[in-house]
Amino acid sequence: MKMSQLFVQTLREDPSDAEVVSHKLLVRAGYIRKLTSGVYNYLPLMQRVLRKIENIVREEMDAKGAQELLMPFVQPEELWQESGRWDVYGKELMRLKDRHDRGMCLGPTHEEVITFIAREGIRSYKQLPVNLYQIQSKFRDEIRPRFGLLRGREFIMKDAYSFDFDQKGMEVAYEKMADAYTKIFLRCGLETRAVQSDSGAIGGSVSHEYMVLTNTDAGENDVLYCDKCSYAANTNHATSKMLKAVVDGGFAKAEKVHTPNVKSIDDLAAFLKVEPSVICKSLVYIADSKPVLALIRGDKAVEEVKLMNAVGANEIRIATEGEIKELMAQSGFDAVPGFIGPEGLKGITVVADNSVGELKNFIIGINETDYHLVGANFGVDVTGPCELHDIRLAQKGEGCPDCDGHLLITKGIEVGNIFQLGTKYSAAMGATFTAENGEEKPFIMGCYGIGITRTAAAAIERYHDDWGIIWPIAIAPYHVVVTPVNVKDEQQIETAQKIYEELKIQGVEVVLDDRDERAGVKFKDADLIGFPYRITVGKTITEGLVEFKARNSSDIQKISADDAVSKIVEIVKNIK
RNA sequence: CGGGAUGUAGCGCAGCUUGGUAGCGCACCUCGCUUGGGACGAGGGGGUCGCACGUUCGAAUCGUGUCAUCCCGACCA
Repeated sequence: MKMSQLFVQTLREDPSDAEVVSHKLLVRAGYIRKLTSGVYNYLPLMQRVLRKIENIVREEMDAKGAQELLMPFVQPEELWQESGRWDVYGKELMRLKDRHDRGMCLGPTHEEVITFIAREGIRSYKQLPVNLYQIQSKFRDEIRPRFGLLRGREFIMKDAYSFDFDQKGMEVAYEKMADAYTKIFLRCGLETRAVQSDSGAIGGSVSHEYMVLTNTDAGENDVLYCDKCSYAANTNHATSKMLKAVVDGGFAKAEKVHTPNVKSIDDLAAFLKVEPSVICKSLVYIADSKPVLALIRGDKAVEEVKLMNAVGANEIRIATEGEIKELMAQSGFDAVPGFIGPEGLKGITVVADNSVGELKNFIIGINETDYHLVGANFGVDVTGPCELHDIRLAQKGEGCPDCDGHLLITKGIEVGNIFQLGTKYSAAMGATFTAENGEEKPFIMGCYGIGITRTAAAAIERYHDDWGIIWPIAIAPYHVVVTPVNVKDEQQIETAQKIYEELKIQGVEVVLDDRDERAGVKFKDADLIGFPYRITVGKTITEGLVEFKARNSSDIQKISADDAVSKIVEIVKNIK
């Protein structure tokens, strides 16, 4: 491709609406342009990058025996009614009506459609296992699209779905995908960590997220990982061994204590001269519009996602002061937040964190403003029904749950995600097969996603410098740019052209910068766009020498034109 | 949806307080000159100032409304 023909417009300045480096560089270097919020045009350079990533994904998926298909982007409401997600999915699901007033939606994911396909096509266990995937645009009407391609509303995703006749088979499929994912990201030049995660609205039990660990704002997920073993988990899911703490308040008897205007845990601990860990903190949440009282040790925090899962809700938020007041009134109290406790409360689910179970002679609110109970004990002073769950936010420095290491925290960009779904969709939608014993059984499913566009953006977050993008060669739009410094110099342009033709013949993806521009402009553009290699044909051509430079290094080698060609050919041959 | 901000040429911005012929840099076109890290000179094209209503002799500027975009939070590949 000649640079003079390539459809690309580079910008000198960062676009005003871009915040993170991948977004800025993709726009500046002419890869993408915004069409509307969270929706981007992928220009020719971008399309080449996406194709490269997609092809790596295809090769690794096919290697695991998965088969590519393509499902519709628009889906009928009925299917979502069958799975139950029409009501659950929320506003991210872009709903529309066709001319006959039938409900439709833009596909945010394809569990419903694939289950429909399996229900129609798979009758017998003999047809299993099957793994089907597609690479396609998805649409999720995100509350707040941001960060360019990292969180668009429309994005390209590879989604795969496995079908098995038993749990064991599904676990094998899951492991295969896990293996494929590690390879895919590695081939894209990205080291990832498989972290345990919450499975959210998609459902299922076991799931892992593939994270590119980056300590930048662009990493939207907080990841806790062990400094010793391979344990890693999203903070919304992580568990930890707690380090030793005082759990016995040491009070000889239960006693109501006047604590005027002492509302926070820190103030209360200071006021009573005790460790925060012997206080039982009571927090009121609203989960799917129902009130929930969460009890947790005073020195720890509640992880809302865990709490939400514990009560089987889809939405959760902390209660407002007004709601708390109302709740108090219902049970005949009028305490203000800071003095709330479980005892005597009516019409509320009480969930206690496991950590609370160890407490003895502790301190707790009793729904009386300006008073707390010290020396409280379960079964004596706290008598209501109460479920024990892990609802605690694991924190940095705590013990690894799997070994004797400690947890560290970092940010991560989630580029892939694998779930063991089980029968959630197949059972709901009546997708069954005939088992060996003649029984009709629902498929055991798994689903596996990779954000193609997000992977490209993550690669830029990971590999760039002040001048522009530094693509890993496997996903670069072109392998090399040949830059004649002065196109009016016949020897330079002729040599450059020869190198260009030769490389093309050898199957190298090459751009010839044949523009009548000054060298500085060409170099700046080449660095910004991020060609992995550059062959510069300049003054030294009179001695038969050209320059060879890698984008990720400042070294410049002066070599013969022939050597430059064979060097590039060698490099390209070794791309996996 | 809650909190904050911004809409003026393809991009980045000034002008608005104090209403009176719409500006600057980059990009683009022509000519000259230049050719190793975003040169220079001369000339040129391009904007119903987000949209609507109002105030006024007159609105980019003042008022009201509306739409869009971005940032901070809850959602997720």
